[in-house]
Amino acid sequence: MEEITIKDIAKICGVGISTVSRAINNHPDINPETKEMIMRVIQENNYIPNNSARNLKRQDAKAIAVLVKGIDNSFFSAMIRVLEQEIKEKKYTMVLRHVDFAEDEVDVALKLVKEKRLRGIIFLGGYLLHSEEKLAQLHVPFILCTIGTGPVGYSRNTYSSVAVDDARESYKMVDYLCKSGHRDIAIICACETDASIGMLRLQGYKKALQDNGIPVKEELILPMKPDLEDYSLENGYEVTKEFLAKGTPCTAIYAISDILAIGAGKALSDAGYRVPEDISLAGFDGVEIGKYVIPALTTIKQPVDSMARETARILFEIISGREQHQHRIFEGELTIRESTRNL
Amino acid sequence: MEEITIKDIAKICGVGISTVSRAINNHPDINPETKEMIMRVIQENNYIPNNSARNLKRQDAKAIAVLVKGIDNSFFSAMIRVLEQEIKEKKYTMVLRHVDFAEDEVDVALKLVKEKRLRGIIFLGGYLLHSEEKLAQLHVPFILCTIGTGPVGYSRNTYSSVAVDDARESYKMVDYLCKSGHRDIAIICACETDASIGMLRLQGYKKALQDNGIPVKEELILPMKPDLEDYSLENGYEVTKEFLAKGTPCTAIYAISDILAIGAGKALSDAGYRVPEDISLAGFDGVEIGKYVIPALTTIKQPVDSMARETARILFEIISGREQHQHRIFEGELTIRESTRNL
DNA sequence: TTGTACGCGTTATCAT
DNA sequence: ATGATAACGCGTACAA
Repeated sequence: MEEITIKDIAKICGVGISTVSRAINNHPDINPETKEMIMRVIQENNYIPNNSARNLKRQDAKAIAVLVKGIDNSFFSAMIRVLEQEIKEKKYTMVLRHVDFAEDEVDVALKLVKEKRLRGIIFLGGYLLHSEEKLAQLHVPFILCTIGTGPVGYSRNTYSSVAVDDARESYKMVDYLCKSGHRDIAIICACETDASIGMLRLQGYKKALQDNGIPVKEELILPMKPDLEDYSLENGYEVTKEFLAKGTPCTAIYAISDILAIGAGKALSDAGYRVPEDISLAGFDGVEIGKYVIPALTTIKQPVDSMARETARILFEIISGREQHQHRIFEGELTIRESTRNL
Repeated sequence: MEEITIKDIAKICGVGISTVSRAINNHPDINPETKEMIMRVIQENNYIPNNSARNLKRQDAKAIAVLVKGIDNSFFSAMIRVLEQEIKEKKYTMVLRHVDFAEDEVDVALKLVKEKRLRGIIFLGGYLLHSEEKLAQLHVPFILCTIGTGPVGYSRNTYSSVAVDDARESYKMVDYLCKSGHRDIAIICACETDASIGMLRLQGYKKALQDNGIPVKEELILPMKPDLEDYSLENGYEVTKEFLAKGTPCTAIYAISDILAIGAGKALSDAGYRVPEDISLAGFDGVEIGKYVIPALTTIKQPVDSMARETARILFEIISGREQHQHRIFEGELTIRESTRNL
């Protein structure tokens, strides 16, 4: 079965190809009647323009790509929704693309820039530790949203970013726990090789302890298990279970993501600990489900809506040439719910 | 900044375009040395083939599209992972595409078929109530995975499907609750206009009650609030809160999705009810987090792994022409955890 | 207002 | 083994 093309439509309508093209693309120079007729024929014949051909030919696709690292990163759903809305409002198309944990997001972006005619890229999550050279091949403005670039630090005027200050927010949480009287605070964090938000949040933890005159104890630093999926419920559960088995004294557990914290909470419950009576529990991110678990999870809430909106705004400003690359830090909100208590 | 093309590479290498193409696409008829040289030049110049041009020209893209309805449908993450693996194994490319709640998945599929050269389509979730005519335009085999086609019933040899028997599984759960001594079982379900899995699960509920000699009470049928997002935590919470305020007697609440159930659990807790001592709580789907909430959620576990594997298998069998379209029903597993009890 | 013809970057066909 | 060249389906400059 042959696919129907713009040629066929032109033939059926008895007009030239370009007239059909004009009808499709809302060009001004076309007789309204002709246009209507053409559109009707298109409907009747279920003609759909071939996107590959369009992208190939077009200069100006008005498309923004959003690359999300990790398929089940529920933290980003709200963000994507907002981005989509903002992008649509500007009459742009959003190309949403998941990047597998194993894939290289910059490679994916590189391909996508060629394939579609992207005007901008939004990277959501992940780490993005890449050579500047590679990034420079991205001849399109891009912005990192909620991404730890780690200690690399590219020339800060080659890209924009929007994020919370992970170290500072983490500090907030740990400081709050300290001020609540906790001294033995375990942290479920990324493994040592992690050079991203995981590391930053760990730094905040250490600094807060020090500032509160509490020595950092290695036995309270619990890296995720590398054989399990990062930031997963299971990982939080297993790490905590193993930790509890050791009997190390501790009155609070702080996990660097809400999902880890929920996993940890289950391990606590299974081991007979009550939260927060026996052990306080805190997370990070402010995902929706944190409000619904029992007890409701104390966390650092990232202002996802504002962050998404600002991400879109900055990107469009840069595309329009009105603004330079910039780096926006948002303030997280220490959200105290039921899973932590004063000692 | 001009993008580098296959022509440039050919020029640099001093060979013809077709030779470069051969090198890229692993064609047999090429001198290994030439190939190696070309590949090196490609590397050095960071050349990336334009996918749009490829798709336009190519006959044979060996691509399978997976269309997921709903951005935050966490139920599918595991499934997608398996699908990706299976598809890769067959040397095919997986094109993952999220379909917004507002979008029409068949329209998206239609476009995608034109754009890429798809060999097959997997629809994940959603409802898919479409005219056969429209579906017929999809000149590519497709398979519905975990989709309620509702009462429409297309000619069953135009597509394949993989799912659990939603009515039967729902029956299982409610029957279990009845046998546990519950007589006043509330159900959080889809609104009446829903013609999909929501309706099927409601049917199973009613039938189970009847078979157990329990009259169906309208006041125990709690449809999701249409102004809130379907199947969301918030929806489960609000529906339950409103229901509890009425004081209708009830010893068990069964929500047709785990996420709804978790929302309901919070409303119960907030209203001072203990689960399962005061009210039992059950869900449906078997998502991972159900194991980690407290108390762990009794549910119907869908065998996502097997279902995904079978979906891929069937699709490839059809593509290869070895098998006809077929409809596979999987058995769900009644998974009794801590949120339900014997009266 | 409309139609013709060219080119986008690639793969496939057919020579060589 | 390699190179020239014709498509693929569409948008657009240019001519009418």
